[in-house]
Amino acid sequence: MKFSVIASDGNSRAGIIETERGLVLTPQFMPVGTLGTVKSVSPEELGNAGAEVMLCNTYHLYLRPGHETIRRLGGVQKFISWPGPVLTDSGGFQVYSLSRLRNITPDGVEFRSHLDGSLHFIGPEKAMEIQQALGADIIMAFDECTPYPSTYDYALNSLRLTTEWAKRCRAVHPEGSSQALFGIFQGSIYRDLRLKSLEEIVGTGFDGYAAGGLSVGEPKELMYEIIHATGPVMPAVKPRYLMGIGDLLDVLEAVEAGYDIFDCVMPTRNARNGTLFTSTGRISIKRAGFKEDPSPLDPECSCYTCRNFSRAYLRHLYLSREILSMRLNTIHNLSFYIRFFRLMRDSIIRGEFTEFKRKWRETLERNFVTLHSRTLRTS
RNA sequence: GUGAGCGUAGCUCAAUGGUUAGAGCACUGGACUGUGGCUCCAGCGGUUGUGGGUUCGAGUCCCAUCGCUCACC
Repeated sequence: MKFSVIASDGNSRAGIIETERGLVLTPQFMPVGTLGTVKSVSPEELGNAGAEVMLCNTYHLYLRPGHETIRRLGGVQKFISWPGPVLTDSGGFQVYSLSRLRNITPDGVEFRSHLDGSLHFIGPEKAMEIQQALGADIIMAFDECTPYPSTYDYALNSLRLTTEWAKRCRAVHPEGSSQALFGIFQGSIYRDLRLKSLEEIVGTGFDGYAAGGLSVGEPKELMYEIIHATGPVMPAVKPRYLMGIGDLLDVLEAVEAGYDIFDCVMPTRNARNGTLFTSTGRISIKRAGFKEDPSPLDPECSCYTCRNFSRAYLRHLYLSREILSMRLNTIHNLSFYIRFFRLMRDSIIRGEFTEFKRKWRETLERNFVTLHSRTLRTS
């Protein structure tokens, strides 16, 4: 993997990640394909939506079908038939968010599967072994996702553990591997702990750096404070990854601070739950106001969904719980997200990111439906 | 035709004769940030089939009537 910054505007930057399986233009959004699939869409549809890199989940693929199985089948990219690069997270977050009865020790985490309750253990070495077997282009160090709220002392101990684990990951996955390894820093909402953690992780030496443990329930102002405190001081020559974000308002802040890549379930999960993103704001497709609305979801969007279907039909599919609802909604939301990122990248290259951010903040904070129904009333 | 049972929210059903008749689903609105297609929050919705009667008080007891279901002719 190779990374280069081609333009910057303030702290924000436009770059290129070169992998053996293709280029990733940054800033970039990575759709989340937890179990080796972005729910409801095919790899072809994912590519058509503009996706350049896909995220898969170590924890889930380890539990089912098993990392050794995927290795024997030629690696995760071949297994899922996705031609582009793949990033796997380490499993640290899922151990934190999904499994019951987790027991954290200096060696790793003992936990029970959310599928069948069976007992498992993942530590840094195991996390590397699993991710090496999966064979993703970019893999992540095993961290402890510090919960929110955490006391200062807990966060301090947690980041020490994450540093220790990061070193052990690096030790069993040396520099120069065909799989890039990114380090994750923690530190909760404490600015000094964040900087300390970042320094220790950078000191260990990775191919990219990621902020973990954000958007776990803390107020946005605190998250923004951490984003702005860390982004500009992360190594400029390496990709900067903000894990699990997100909300496009949060993305604007993070790109302003110099972050490059993002992943989030928001566009895909919200698509399945009927919340859609458009060039004029968020809408809930289940609203009764769309019952007989023949217009496309987003007139400014050229995705398959917007080219072919009306809001009325999308609402009908959603209320009927049809499979196609999730598929069309997911295609649209991903297309919208990825186009948003491309436009954002263009604005950085042109030196107009500030204007881009100002304009989109207004749009994203706007309530589409309120405006829409007001229009209908006056017409 | 005879007998029995049942009529309560859009649907399926609760509610010793005793506060303002409730629940699930549906419907309406909202939430969702390194994913369990889940889940959660809030709201709308009633002349208790109809008409009488008993009672301090009736969804509940009595009479009539209408409707539905089942059984038997």
